[in-house]
Amino acid sequence: MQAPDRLSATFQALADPTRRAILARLALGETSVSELAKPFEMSMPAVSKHLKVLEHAGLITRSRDAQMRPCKIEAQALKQADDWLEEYRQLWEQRLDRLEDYLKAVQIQAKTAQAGEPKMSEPQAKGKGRGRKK
Amino acid sequence: MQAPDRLSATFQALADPTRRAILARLALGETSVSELAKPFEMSMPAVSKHLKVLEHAGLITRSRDAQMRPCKIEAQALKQADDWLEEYRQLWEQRLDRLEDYLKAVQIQAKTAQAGEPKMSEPQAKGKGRGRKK
DNA sequence: CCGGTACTTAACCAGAAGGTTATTTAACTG
DNA sequence: CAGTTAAATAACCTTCTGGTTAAGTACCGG
Repeated sequence: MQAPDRLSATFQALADPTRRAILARLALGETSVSELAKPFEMSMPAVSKHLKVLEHAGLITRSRDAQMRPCKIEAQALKQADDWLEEYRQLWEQRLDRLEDYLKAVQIQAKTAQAGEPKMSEPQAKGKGRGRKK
Repeated sequence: MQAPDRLSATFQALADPTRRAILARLALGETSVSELAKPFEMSMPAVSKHLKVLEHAGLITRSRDAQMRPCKIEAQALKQADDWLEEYRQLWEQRLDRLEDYLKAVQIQAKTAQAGEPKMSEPQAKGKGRGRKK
């Protein structure tokens, strides 16, 4: 039930719809386990296990209030996942940018060069995708 | 070997260090399977399986070049993961912002009010963490 | 068309994940 | 102290993962 490293543990935790739903609920505020369990057709122990996974990944913390064990989201834990993605951001934005450029160019051509076929290159953004960020 | 939804499949794929390393390599450019396998103490079939997971999540595509099967990263697939995280971004930035404010305030106090204890509130950012983005 | 190169697929295995029910634990309530 | 509520733990089951080795497939080069 445990992953080798933190980042893996985080992504692992996020790889389950139930756990993402739990986080979505917790984004609205701290709440009890039974409250969290309500939306799911699932036994309490199952939810309890999901919470353990989330806790292990540092995505939630638990305190105590009478016999309740309120859960709180720890969103900072998501930051490292975000940081990892950050490295690839321009890789996916690149293509969109080129698509944008292409669409703009097509619009311009449609207005200006009304005679003659457009000689635009495809919006594929091919070319061996070299060059990362950092 | 398949997840219920795309987002789960993506996070699942990212939850393995080997697969993240493969993506990191592919960010530098398209390459063959055996090239990808080299850094790992792992048989080819094992790498092949990892590639299948990545492909299933839409994170890579494969073409053919003679007997080689070059892999290409499809970074757009990461965008949905990023979009999901986006919802929580301000939840983790919030705290950092408050910490920043606190640190700034402390600096100002250190310069101006040289007599008298600082009456700043703690940088905890408590208060039942209500209020999401969208 | 034979042999090598670059893989993929098949069959298998140990261990983790995700669920269940039954049993404990912990804290309040009368 | 007995009972109730909230949750965790234990024991168990099934399916998925991540690895293995061995056998197949696809393409090239002579």
